[in-house]
Amino acid sequence: MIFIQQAMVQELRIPQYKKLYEILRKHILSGVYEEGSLLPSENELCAVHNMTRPTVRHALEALVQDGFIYKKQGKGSIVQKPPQDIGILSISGTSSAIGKQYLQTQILQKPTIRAWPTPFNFDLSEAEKDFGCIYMERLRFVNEQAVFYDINHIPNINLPRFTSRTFENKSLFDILRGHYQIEIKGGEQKLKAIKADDKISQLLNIKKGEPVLYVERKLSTNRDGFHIYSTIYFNSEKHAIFGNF
Amino acid sequence: MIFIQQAMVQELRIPQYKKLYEILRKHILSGVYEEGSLLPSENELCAVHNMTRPTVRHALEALVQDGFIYKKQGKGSIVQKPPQDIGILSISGTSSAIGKQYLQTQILQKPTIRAWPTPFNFDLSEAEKDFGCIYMERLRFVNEQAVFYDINHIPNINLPRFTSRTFENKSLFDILRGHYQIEIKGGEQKLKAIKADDKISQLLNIKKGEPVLYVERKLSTNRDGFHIYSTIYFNSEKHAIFGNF
DNA sequence: TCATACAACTTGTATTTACAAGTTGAAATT
DNA sequence: AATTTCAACTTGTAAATACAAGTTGTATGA
Repeated sequence: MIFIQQAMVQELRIPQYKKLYEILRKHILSGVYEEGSLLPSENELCAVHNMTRPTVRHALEALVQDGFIYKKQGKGSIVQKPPQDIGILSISGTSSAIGKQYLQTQILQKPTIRAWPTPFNFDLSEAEKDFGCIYMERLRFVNEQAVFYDINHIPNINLPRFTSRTFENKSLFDILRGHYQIEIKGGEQKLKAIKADDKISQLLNIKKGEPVLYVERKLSTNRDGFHIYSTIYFNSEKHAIFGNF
Repeated sequence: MIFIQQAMVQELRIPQYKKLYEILRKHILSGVYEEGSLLPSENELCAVHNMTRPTVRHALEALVQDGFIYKKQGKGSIVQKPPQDIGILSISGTSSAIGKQYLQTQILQKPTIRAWPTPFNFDLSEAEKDFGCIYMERLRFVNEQAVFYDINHIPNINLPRFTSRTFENKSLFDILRGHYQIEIKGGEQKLKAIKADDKISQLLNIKKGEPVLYVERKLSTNRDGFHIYSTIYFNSEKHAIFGNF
């Protein structure tokens, strides 16, 4: 009985505004609400979901914050093109448009449990230090050209079955969100332009010494003290890294 | 009399939560509230400023959004290090810390009114096309080394006396905010690593062909259809571009 | 002395109500 | 027919209130 109660409590403890946020988010991503179209008005959402306006507005504020909609006084909430990725991550082609069909991911190193590297580019929280980390490397292709090499360190805290999941066609963030309720809240990053060394030039198939975009990132999440650390090498010969903020 | 009324209305039409936001922002920036310390509790702010909690919370939400504070349930609102700049802009030294005293700005081209360049890297709104643009070039130094060359295009819409202002030691954004109530709301940017050509290598005092970080930015503001366009060349030999989001 | 319980804070969520302000299209007027 | 006015929407701001949930220091208990 206690277990059932806990489950019930956990069900009920999800705030109503969050539930509405998730519903609307899902419908925007799945195309129920098309880009540029209007969401139901706040009063309509109140009636349909049996909430009051401040609660509905709380959900809409979160959607605005995350870039799914923007609002116009007197008009309504307008659906935006879903945000590519948080911070600076998307790839934009300089010559031709990039559809998802042209994007491929190759896992160079499947997620494995390791100790944290020493030295490490970022400061780790105590909890992160105590547990090990999960390490993975990926190489991304656009039109069969390597453009994106990323090295990721994720603290191995309460991530059951993580190393045995398949990442081939799924976003790392989608897996963290879907299976572990981990959401990216923000982060910091350092960017430099460097010369490709032997390893990088080989991976990205460019000449040694060619300019490469180098990014170090630390992403913070809704889990306190749980961060995602990434190092990225980007071949910007034919593409650019694109970011909204 | 009508003029006075309009002025009064304009005074009164500033929402209360916005007024509180401005007060707290000013106090955080001026150091009245130190980094890491607690802001007065919501109820205290209610009492002091004669508002209700939802209004106070609205102001605090804006401060959280802009990175001035973060909140912790049961504890309070904690003051953060004021955000450097929006998106990706700050310079972080790789060897030594950078204080403002080591930062210098040289105006290569004082703000002048021009026509928009054709072709232009970004799409312009109708209002922007009709009016001309204000053009300016700057070179930024850290420890007397050139690291940052930026070219800016700003639509010449309702910016009286802009070209005669002094920019030497003031941020462009501070001037837009202080004199014209223009605030940066967001934006998009493209990043590449490129080789320095003759002009860039000379400006940034590096060898021709060395990698340089190249950024194209379009910032949106609280004025509808008013954007700030920048092109940036960054010498990342000894420094990195740093961004919080 | 040490651990526990609790009271008094803090922020988080939610309801209800009211009016202001921007947008839009239809009806009334010119 | 063209313009103006206005009513009926929309979102924005704000009050007053209530309870839930997390934090912290104190007082009570062993």
